[in-house]
Amino acid sequence: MDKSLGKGLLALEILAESEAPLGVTALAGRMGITKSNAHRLLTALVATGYAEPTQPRGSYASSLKLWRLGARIVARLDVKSIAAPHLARLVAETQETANLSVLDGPFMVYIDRVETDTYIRSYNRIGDRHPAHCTGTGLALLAHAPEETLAQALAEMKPHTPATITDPTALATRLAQIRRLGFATTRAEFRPGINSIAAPIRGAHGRVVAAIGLSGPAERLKPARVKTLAPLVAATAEKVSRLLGAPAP
Amino acid sequence: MDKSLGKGLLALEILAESEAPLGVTALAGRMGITKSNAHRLLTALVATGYAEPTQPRGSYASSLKLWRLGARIVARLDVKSIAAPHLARLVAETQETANLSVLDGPFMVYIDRVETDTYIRSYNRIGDRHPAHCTGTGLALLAHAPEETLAQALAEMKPHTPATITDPTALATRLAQIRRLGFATTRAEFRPGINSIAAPIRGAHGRVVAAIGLSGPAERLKPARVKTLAPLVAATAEKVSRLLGAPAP
DNA sequence: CACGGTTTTCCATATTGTGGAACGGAGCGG
DNA sequence: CCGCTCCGTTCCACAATATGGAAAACCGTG
Repeated sequence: MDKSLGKGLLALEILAESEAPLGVTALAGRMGITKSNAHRLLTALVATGYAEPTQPRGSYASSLKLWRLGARIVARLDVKSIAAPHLARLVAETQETANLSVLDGPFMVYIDRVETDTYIRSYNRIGDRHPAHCTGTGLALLAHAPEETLAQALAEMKPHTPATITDPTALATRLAQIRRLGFATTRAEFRPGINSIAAPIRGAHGRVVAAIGLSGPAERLKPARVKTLAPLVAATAEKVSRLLGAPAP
Repeated sequence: MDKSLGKGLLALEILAESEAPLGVTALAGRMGITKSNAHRLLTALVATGYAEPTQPRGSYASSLKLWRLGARIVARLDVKSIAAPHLARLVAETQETANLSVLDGPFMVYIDRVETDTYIRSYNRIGDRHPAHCTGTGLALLAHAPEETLAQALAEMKPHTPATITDPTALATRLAQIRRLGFATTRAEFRPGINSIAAPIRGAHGRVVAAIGLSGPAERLKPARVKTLAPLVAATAEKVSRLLGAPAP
C-alpha cells in the first residue's frame, strides 16, 4: 500500500537526520533503491517544499518546512509554553538542567529543556527520545500511564547502565512508590554519573500529560540535596498543573 | 510525478495543522479526494509512524514523529542553543518579549522565543512564518541577505498595517540605514500597536545567520526607550555572534 | 430495530511509479 | 588536451501500484 509515500517519507527522514546535504547516489545507496527512483523522490520533495537543492546544485537538504509543521503539533500541547517560565525559574534556583517531557508510547520525548550555562553541554537534545523506564521524567510519566502503555514499556526494558531497573515487579513497586511520594528520582540508571528528580504534570482533566525534571552530575546531586530539591520539583509541577486547569490533588 | 507522495505529505500537513483529530471523510473533503483514497493514505501514515489512530478509533491525529524529525533539523542550526541564555537575559533586563528568527526565503521564521510573564500571551508562536519586510528581525536579516532573496522579498511586499513599507526604493534605503546602524526598528508595521528592535547575528564565516529581536506594545516601547534599548539588543546580537565564532565587526 | 452517519474492504482498471540504459557535466590524471 | 570515472539528470516501455466506485461492516441514536 502506497509504496512511494513510504519511500518518500523515508527519504525525508534520512535527509533530516543527515548532518550534511545528500546527493542522489548517496540517498539511493542508503535506501537501497535505484538512482532514478531517488532522484524522482527528491524532485517531488523539492516541489512540495520539504527539501531544497543546495548551491552549487547536485545535493539536497531538508528545509524548515518539516520543523514548522512539527512546531504546530507541539504548540497544541500548550504545556510547553505554560511550563517554560517555571522551567527557567527552576534552573535559576538550582543551577541544574531542567527538562520537560511527554510520553510517546513506552518512550519519553524531551519537548523543552533549559540548561545551566555553567555546565558542560549535555548530550540530550530537544526531540530526543529515550526509554521511559530508566529516566526520571519517564518514570514519573509511567507511574500514571494507562495499563497498555505500561505493558509496552515492560517489553522495552533493556539495561542502559548497571543501575537500570530490569525486573518487572521491581518496576511495579517503584512506580507505586512514585505515585505515593509524588515524584521520581533516579541514580545513574540511564547515563552513568547522572542523577535526576522528576514530577508529573496533570492537565485539565486531572490526567498526567507531561513531566518536569531536573538532572545533573552525581557529585552535585547527592542524596541529601536530592531530598531537599524534590519538594521544589514537585511543587513546580503542581504549580504548572494548576495553570493547566488541573483539579487540586 | 509521485502523485501519492504529494498527497500523503499534504494529508500530513492538514493533520498537523488541524486542532482536533480528523476522520477519513473530513480529510477527504479538505483534500478533494475520495474517501477510499484518504483512508489508504492514512493507513500508510500510520504504518510509517507519522499518524496515530485515536481511541475510540475512527479518527486520526499526527504523532510526535514529525516534530522529532524537525527538531533534528533545527538542532543543526545551533544558533538556537547558544543564543537561548542571552534571549533570557534580554527578557529579564527589559521585561519585553524576545525572539530569535532565521530567514526562510523571503520570510522570517521564529525559531525561539522568550515571553515576559507579565504580558498578555502573544499571537506569534515558535515556527510561525511572516514576511521579512515588515518585521524587525525580518528587516535585520533582509539587510544582509543575498541579492536573490531580496528580489523574492520585493515580490512579497504586501501591506499588513497602514505603516507597512511597500515602496521598493524606500525599502532599499531603509536596509542601507539598518546596515549602517547595526540594528533595525519597526513601528506598527506588522501588527498594529506593536513596535520592535532587532539586530543580526553573524555566524563563523561572518555571514548573517539569524536575528535577535525585542518586541512589545507601543505604550511601553516609545521612541525614547527604543533609543536606549537598541544598543542593548545590538550588543546581545554581537555577543552571540562572537560565541558562534564570528570575526570582529 | 432500523436508520443515517461513519470507517473499512474489495476489485477491475489504467494511471503512475519503476529501473535500466543512455545522456551531459564536472573533476582528475595521464 | 584527451580520456577516464563518477556524479546528477533525462527518457522510455513495462508492470506494479494507486485509484474510485460500490458494497460491506460498524457505531451511535432516535
